[in-house]
Amino acid sequence: MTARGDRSAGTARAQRDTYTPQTLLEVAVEVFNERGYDGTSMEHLSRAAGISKSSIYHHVRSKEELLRRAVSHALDGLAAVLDEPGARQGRAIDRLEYVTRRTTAVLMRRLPYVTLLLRVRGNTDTERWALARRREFDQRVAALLRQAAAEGDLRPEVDVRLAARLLFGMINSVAEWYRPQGEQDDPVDEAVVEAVVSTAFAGLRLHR
Amino acid sequence: MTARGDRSAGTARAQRDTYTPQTLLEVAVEVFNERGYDGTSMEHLSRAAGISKSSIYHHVRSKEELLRRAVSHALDGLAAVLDEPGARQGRAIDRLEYVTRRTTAVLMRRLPYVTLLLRVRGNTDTERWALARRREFDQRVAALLRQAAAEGDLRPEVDVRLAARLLFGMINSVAEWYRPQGEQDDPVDEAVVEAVVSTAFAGLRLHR
DNA sequence: GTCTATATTACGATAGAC
DNA sequence: GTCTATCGTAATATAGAC
Repeated sequence: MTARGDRSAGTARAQRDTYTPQTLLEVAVEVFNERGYDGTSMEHLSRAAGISKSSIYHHVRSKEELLRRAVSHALDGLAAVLDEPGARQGRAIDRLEYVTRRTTAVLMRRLPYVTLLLRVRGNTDTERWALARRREFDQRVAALLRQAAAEGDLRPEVDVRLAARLLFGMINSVAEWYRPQGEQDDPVDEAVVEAVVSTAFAGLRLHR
Repeated sequence: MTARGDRSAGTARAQRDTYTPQTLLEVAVEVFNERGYDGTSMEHLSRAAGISKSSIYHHVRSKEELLRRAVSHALDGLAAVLDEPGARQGRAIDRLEYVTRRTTAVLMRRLPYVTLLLRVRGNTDTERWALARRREFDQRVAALLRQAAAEGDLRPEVDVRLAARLLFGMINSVAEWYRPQGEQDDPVDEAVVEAVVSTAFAGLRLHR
């Protein structure tokens, strides 16, 4: 019935009486994704969190800090995929498929954070830093695709640069519509992961 | 050397001394795409156009009118594709391929307008109206995909709902990176269109 | 058609009480 | 940890001269 109760009702996470930077971030990221970062005022955040504007500043130093924390969380999840054994061993085409599969899963597990990351434009230092880190990730995946071509596992007519962009486009577009079903422990829908992988690799992989 | 000259230099369209709503829109849409609509102030627009803030209001009634004109132009282009003969005759799978091809081409011809449309969030009436019109387009294409499945032209393992989303994701992602080459008459790159079509339909079409 | 000047409101952030 | 009150700035838009 209280404003705080209203917040908890929406997220089924009512144990906490007060906010931490982390729990406040969860609320903020949701609002950022609904309204866009620039379209969200501290007043919007305060209403969504059920506390006053000035109380938000007790937990974080600025609106931009919320953005930085959010995109960091997304980028850390994506970067970790490239350090997993499946991304480092075997033929490049198989590593690429592994990375596609795991990237899609990370996108689902950290959906609001990755969604926000994908919409960053570059207006502030924080946003430009996020874009640079994201480009780094993209380039490491593009390198995998180039190597797969060199190893002769790609269809010969595939333009590698173009294919990399379409692959990312397809994976990232999942953030536009994917919503986890019910209250599962793991929000990853394997059927969606399989659809992404099979759709993308039907056009890439050379079957010999 | 003047501010007006600076504008013209960027767009190779220097015949006009003053702005019309249309030419002002071209400038505005560019800035909207760089900074995001909410991240763009009338001050930003005035600097980009080389005229004062208040002069902008001589041509358009508000910032939101610029947005409405822009997304309208994008939506009109997309909607027209569905009325073309190639989208209305033949097997559904072929009509779907035609629509994919033509939608990608429209995206390239009206790139900044479609880019802006794809980023609209729904904060204002104008934005919600644009989202509704866009959903209408999406649903008509999704219906084509359903019909292609009913006609037995899709791979049996394809989830139609999912496939529609991945198809749109791939097409729309072209707006994220595509930049026309040089100063051609027609900014459509057929190689990119072919790559989109062949990548998407390799995972969709059943070859019998 | 463009300008300067300004009205009015909304924004991010801080001060200081409880 | 949260609040009310407020500061300073930047936002959209208008008034009226040229």
